[in-house]
Amino acid sequence: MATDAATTATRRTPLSRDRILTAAVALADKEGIEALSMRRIGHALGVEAMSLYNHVANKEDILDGMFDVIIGEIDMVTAGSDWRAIIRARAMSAREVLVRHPWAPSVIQSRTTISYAAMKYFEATLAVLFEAGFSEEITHHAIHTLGSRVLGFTQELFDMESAAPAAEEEMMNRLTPEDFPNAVRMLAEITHDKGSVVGNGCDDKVEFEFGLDLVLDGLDQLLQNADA
Amino acid sequence: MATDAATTATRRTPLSRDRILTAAVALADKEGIEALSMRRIGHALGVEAMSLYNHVANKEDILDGMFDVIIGEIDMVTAGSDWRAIIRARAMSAREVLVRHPWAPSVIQSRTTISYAAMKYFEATLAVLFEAGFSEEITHHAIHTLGSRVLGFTQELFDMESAAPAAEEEMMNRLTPEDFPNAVRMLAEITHDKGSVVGNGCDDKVEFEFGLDLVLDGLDQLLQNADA
DNA sequence: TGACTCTAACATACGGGGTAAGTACTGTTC
DNA sequence: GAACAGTACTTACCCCGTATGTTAGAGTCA
Repeated sequence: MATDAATTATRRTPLSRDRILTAAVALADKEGIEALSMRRIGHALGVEAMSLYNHVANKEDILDGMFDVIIGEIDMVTAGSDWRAIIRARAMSAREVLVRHPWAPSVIQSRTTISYAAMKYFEATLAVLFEAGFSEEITHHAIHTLGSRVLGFTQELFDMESAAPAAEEEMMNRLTPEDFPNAVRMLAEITHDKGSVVGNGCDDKVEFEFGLDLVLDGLDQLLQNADA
Repeated sequence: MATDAATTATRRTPLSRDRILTAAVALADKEGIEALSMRRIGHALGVEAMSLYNHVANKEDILDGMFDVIIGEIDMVTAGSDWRAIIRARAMSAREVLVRHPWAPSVIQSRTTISYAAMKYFEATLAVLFEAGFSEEITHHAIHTLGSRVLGFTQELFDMESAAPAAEEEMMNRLTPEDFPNAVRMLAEITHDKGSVVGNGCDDKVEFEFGLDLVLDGLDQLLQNADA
């Protein structure tokens, strides 16, 4: 019967690799990567954990897929006259994606293979640099530096904001002028002229841009010298 | 009896927080961070897992302690006339430590608090920058950029070497000139003039220095401009 | 309609993880 | 010897990933 088919169809939305990855990303975003388990992904989809194995090989496969989802969210800007603007825009977009998905760096680092999507991203960045006239050698250095800049920016040794509120409070108490004169001096300046930013944190975007521009300036210099 | 006491003493070397941390670091170095479990640390010390809880609060506490061990291994160079040489030497030392302990970045990222040791490291770096004459604002930017440079360098989006040999083989097969002309062009250059390096990888140290010098050059420029 | 097959979900179970709670042993002090 | 404090061991709980086996429904063909 038509009604039977309809009810059956609505009752069980077919599972798929895509639905699983979407659910996994959403779960990691909301609850953190350590909360990501096969059982919980299944639960989010109204399904037992083992049912997932009909569409993905294992948990590693899910993590691989999540990486690809991330890559796909990066805006691969191509418009623009100069390489600097393009690379900068792409890096800023990549940063935004990583901000949206704070679990991404640790997942990326744990991958042992590079997916096709990631290789394409890599290729697209190389294309811009070669087009700009960089040598093979400098391009190679640049791709390493840019890659680690983008991936490393969230992972700062001295990131106060990522701490839990209670822990942050405790840290601030230990930050006495006797023990940490320079830290106190710096923090005083920051909290002073950044009234707009919530908390006493730093504006991540500004910090990222600062380092990125330092790198881009340096690369530009190398390009000029080579041309001369 | 004297003999009894002696045998007893040799039979059980007293456990301690330090011994646990040392064993944990050694285990993570040898078997990877994912192999680090309370049971395995205990096993390495000839002790049951639960015995560890007499000296550490929990596994998180062990990870915190491992971070401190890492920090302690960084050579905090102070000698030298200019800030650039000092900062550079410290960064290079930090890099070496992270190379020795590949699990460190992921552990660092997972910490929610900053230990006293880490804060002291932070403070010592700030001291050099302020001494050099950097403003509060630039010092702030610099510490972010340098921190993320050091921590981020291992985590490159395009790291071929970290892949398993089989996976690397598979990747190379997919790297056809049609699909990846620029990647092929770059890799040809690298494998060509780096005969000394094992495999077809890049010299990590050289790459790190390249990015680091780019950053240091940029900071130096800012310092010159401010003085003028 | 009934049998047969294919598929995708469910159910069970195993070994291993962190750790709470209870137990036993050892050395020290009176 | 008795009481005490440490420190290590034992047991047990719940969560993890996943190998293996079972079942329910859909599609096909006689």
